[in-house]
Amino acid sequence: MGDEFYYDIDMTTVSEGDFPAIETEMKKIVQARTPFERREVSKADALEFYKGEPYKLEMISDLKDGTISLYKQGDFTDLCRGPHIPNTGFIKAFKLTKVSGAYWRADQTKAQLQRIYGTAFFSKKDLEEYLYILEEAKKRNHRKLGTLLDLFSFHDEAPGMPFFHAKGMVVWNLLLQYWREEHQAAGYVETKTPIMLNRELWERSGHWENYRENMYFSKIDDYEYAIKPMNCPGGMLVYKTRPHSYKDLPIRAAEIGLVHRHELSGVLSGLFRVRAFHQDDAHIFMTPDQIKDEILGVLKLVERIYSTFGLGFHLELSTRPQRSIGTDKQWEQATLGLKSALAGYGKEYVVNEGDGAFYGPKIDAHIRDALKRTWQCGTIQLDMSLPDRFDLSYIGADNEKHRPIMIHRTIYGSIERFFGILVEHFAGRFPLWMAPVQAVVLPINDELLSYAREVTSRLQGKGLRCELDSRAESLNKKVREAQLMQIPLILTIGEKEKGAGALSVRTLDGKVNYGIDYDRFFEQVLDHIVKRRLDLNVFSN
RNA sequence: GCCGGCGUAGCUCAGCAGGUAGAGCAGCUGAUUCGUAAUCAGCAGGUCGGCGGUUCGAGUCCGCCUGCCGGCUCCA
Repeated sequence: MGDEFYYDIDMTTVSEGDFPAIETEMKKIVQARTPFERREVSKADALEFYKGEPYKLEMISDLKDGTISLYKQGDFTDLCRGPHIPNTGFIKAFKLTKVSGAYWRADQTKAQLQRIYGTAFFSKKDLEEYLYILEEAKKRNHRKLGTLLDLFSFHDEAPGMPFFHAKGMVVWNLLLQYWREEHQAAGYVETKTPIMLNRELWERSGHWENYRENMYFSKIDDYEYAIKPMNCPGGMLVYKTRPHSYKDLPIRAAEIGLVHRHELSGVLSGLFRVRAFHQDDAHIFMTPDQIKDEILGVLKLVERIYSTFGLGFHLELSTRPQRSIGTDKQWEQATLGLKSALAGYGKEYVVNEGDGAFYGPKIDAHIRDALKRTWQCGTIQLDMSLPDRFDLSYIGADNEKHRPIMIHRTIYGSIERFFGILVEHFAGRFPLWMAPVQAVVLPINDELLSYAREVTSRLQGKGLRCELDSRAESLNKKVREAQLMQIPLILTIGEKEKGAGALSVRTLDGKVNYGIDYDRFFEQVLDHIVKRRLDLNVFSN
């Protein structure tokens, strides 16, 4: 798995305090240059060899008949497909990294084993490089930067539910503003549905049966309500408020919906995994022959939006899970629809059998973050069940009632998660267009305060998010703090600037651009913002 | 939910083997008026996550709860 390895052992608990002792022992094994000897045996022989070892026996009996490979190294023989390095001396650098519990065969009902993680390389340099990246990733951690930059916070009073601060909301609103621009251009309309809906609705949608353990409930006037974990049932009700003609389709109805899901306490993780979040949802209602084009349209929108942030992604197709609603035929048709759209898009994708939602197969877009983890953000889920359950219809050219096809889709996925990914992706250094504070004005001394005030309001008048640092601190200190707060345009105001009617602009790459007149400043800055450019030095050309 | 680790001032962290809390930064006040990453001085700031227990005495030991972190599982 990537750069790391792990080994599960059924034993009393291990902690990181035990690592030095284990590593010393590992060092001995490496120094001994013990060879690995591969041996192929029959399944029966393997079962005989490992009698008394229940875990190995279970693994072996699940393997196909035929030869099974064993690797012997000293007095230890392990079951492994291989290949292995010739001897233990080939390991030039290694380190144990973490320890955790892991269920046997990832099954909660089975025994919990001790899983020890480590990493190993053919050279010390490679190991150091790997550890350096881990270190860098720690610095970019969105939880730390969120506190430092005053973007958001978490409180014991609402575990897993983020509080966005004033500066965080600036970024939030810009993300949505951009999103609305793109969606309007792509032919979407926007809707909004309530957070609480009654139990009957969730029974009708199938969530009561399939998703109840993740939902929050409330009782009002003797009626049971659920706080929505998904937006779709509400969207169904909106669709049903009036008859639809085939001429109206496709209807692309977006909704920034606030959903709540009771996730297990142990899985919460900053903005990446929360219990309350906003989805940039949309439900597209269409005729069967529009499936391919509509999905292709979403894929193109995904690509367009991610590229604005300089983010890469890959696609995964997930098929029917064990627990699901709908008929075999519906699933087949739905899965085929997604596959043909993917083929039309032409980009390679991964297939996850049995990983779909309970109401339909899906295509997920995964972004790669600064910690090298991939995060599912965008998702396109074809749903041939809900339209049935809610008896959706449209009138076709034949003047008959037909069932529309529906997809659910997101692009940011969870706005909270996407926000967190962006914080790490940019290391807190947002591009000019989305920076909470775009410019700060630093007067060199108090004599220049009133002029600096004028400059500040002049910039604000042009729509720039600009602040004045009027504190009686040294210029050095104010520059330092502006840099640390990742403010993209740092403007110092001294006699020179006042006299020449020009600006000295320091950008976040540390470069200072002297003598920029106001016309040029506004022209280049506003152009940079409008184009949502990603580069730091606004005046580079 | 499960396994492991944590929880000391707004932030980052000290606090040795139980004797009753400390630093830097931030904040406030005053002085300084400075040309591109920390001017100086003073002041203030903590029921040491919560509850209970052991003890003459608990931030330090034990138990439970809670939250966070890393995994398992799950997932937007």
